[in-house]
Amino acid sequence: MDTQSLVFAKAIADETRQQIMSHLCCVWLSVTDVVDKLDGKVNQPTVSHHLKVLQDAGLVFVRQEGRIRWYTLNQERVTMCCGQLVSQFAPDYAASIIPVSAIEQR
Amino acid sequence: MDTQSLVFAKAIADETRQQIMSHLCCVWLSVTDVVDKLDGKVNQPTVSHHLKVLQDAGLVFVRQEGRIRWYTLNQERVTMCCGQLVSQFAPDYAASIIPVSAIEQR
DNA sequence: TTGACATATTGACGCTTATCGATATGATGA
DNA sequence: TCATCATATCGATAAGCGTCAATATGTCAA
Repeated sequence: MDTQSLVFAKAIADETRQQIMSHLCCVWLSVTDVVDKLDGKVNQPTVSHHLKVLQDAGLVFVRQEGRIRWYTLNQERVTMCCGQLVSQFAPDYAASIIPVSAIEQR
Repeated sequence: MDTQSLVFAKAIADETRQQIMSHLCCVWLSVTDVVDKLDGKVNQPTVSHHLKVLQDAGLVFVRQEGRIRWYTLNQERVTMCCGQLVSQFAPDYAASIIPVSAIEQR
């Protein structure tokens, strides 16, 4: 069976991780930044752990700069994984959400 | 925060549940049918448990007929939840996967 | 009504995982 | 080199969850 949809699902199946994803959407943040954004909900080792899970799932980009490690959300990956989920579990609807680009080529 | 995406993610974040979803895609099956399809992987109470999780997440339709309870996958719900995920976590891509119907109305 | 079938529920068990404190690793500036 | 900052890793703990055997509930046919 396809393990990709499972890895994706497990990665996003946690509230803290979804909050981290929200904060990493469209911006680059350091680990400390993320900890601050979560405002005391969890501490630094926990954030590092979640970032590793997200990284293993290919859901974040990482960029090292000096002693700071910058993270941002991989929106394309999210889109692809969701597209795969629809293909697998909503084939009757898959055709209706194909990319605009593919339509405008008609 | 939005709890909808979390319920959906948790519901699909299990291999057995994803297999059940695959088997329930486009067809109506009884609990016994699903147990048979899984071919000994898990037994009946476990299947009932998973079906309840899927039902609580709104991911299956249920239809009672005599002593048989028929289940099928709610593909529209899958599509909506995936759309919500993209809106939340891939806003830069959300515009490029809007429904064809919305495009053809231009 | 009774027995058989279909499904749900319960309680227990074990595994996974989220979390933390403590510590290690790594990089920078003085 | 040394102190400091940023992040990762480790070990322990607790909570969540998937699974099963046993049993309960519900439905139908005889």
